[in-house]
Amino acid sequence: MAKDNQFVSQIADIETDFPQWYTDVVVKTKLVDYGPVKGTMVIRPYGYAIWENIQKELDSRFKAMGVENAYFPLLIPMSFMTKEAEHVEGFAPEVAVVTHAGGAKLEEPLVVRPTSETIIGYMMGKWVESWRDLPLRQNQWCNVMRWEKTTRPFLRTSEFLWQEGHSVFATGEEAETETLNMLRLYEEFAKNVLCMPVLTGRKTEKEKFAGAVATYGMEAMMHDGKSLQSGTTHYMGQNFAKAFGVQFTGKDGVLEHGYTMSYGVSTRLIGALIMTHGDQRGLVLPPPVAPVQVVIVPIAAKKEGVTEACAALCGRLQKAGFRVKLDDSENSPGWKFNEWEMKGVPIRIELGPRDIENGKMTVFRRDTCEKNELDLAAAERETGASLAEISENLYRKAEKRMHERIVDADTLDGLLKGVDGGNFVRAGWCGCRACEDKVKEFAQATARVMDKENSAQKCVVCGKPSVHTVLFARAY
RNA sequence: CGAGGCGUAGCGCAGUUUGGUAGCGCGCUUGGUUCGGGACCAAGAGGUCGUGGGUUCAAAUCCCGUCGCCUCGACCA
Repeated sequence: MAKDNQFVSQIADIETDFPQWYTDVVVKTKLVDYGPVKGTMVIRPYGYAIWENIQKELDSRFKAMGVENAYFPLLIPMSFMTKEAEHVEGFAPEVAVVTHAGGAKLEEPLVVRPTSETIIGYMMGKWVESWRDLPLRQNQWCNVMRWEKTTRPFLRTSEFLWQEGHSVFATGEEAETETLNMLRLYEEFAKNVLCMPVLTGRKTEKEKFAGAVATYGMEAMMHDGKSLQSGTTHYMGQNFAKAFGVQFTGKDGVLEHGYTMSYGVSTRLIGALIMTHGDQRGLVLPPPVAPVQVVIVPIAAKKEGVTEACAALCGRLQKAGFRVKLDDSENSPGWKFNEWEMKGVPIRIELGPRDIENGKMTVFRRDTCEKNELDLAAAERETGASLAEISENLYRKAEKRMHERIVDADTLDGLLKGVDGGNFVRAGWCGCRACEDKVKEFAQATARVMDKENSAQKCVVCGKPSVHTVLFARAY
């Protein structure tokens, strides 16, 4: 136990020093390392493997909805950015601009994309002519750059990886429907793949995407009760279509602007699942995205038959479709236990002479940190069942916590007390910007999403009749 | 961008107050004994002290600049 404490002390305390815990965990588990340029990170193989699993799951969902992948250029002419007034105002402070190339100053500066609405709008303007060309649904997996003031691995970096989907429809209703459908897709993905409960809803005017008519967000509650925006979908109306001439001739022969929408999730999702599921020992990775789902640790490997039995089990489980690693390194078993627990591997199987003799395997579950002896002969079935149980348990635990920590308030003091206690606070809002600002000033909390229905009576700030019921929280 | 902290071996740190041979723990290499919760013995390798300038006989140490990281605020996927 003394040794265990020593190990644990390598990671900051999750309850009292959560930000440091996060930094310790992402670096020590080799998910990321810092890049040489401010705000950049290297996503290392263990972290990138998680991203690849996220990509694979999301990509198949997009394709099932009729979305095609494409790739648009990194560099955007500065003049594109200025075509949509709100858009340029929102993004201007955080764009990186290329002014020189080929040893000379450029005629027109080029923006390193912070998002691609403008260049995709421009291209779609060329591709859309007739109602027969619609709907047009495209997505790209790429990097974007936003020059943020302060940065943190996965949560906010100058450059990050994401997917951005962009679609054009003939009518506003279709585009709005797609905006909500994508939000639901994200929610389902968060639940079933990341085992992460989320709250979805419309964003306030203040929080919406620069240039959008309406923005919807998916917010997840982190271990410390703060919120993390984990995905957004935007309905643009005709704003970008008008700025970039996305026009089509309708069935009635009338020339009209299209209606666009966009949606995106980023590598921030990796930060989200870490801060949702992690514990004092480190990462707890959801089985669907864990790069290693099962690690096999041989015990007394030099004893007769142990190495062979481990290799055989590894082969069987791989054949059954699980992502398995056999840790046959020279480290001691205790060292391996701690290492793989810190790295969040859902299941560890210990196999030693005693197990082999009895036809058993010792199975450790990362979510409960419990060990059980199970039949070696049924390894495939037991592993599948355990992984499924872990996924379910992770979601259930996180969901329970989230719901326990959503409280109501009808005064500013109540709201402050709520967020101070690490809660999301549901409260009424009159809809005016001044009251929203007041909440931020008073409680350092922002409107995360608005409830679909307005259940509150009065505004938490001014006391006037409530127009929206809003979830307020401190956010990352 | 404001306030604070930190940059010394792969990692974590001491050394800086009071200038004088570059240190410790872990890790790494080799050999051996081990192996059911971070094993042990022995022998080794490894450092432009973030970086540029200045002061000095002499700088990790003092002075000026600069870059980066962390924390907290203001801005954001």
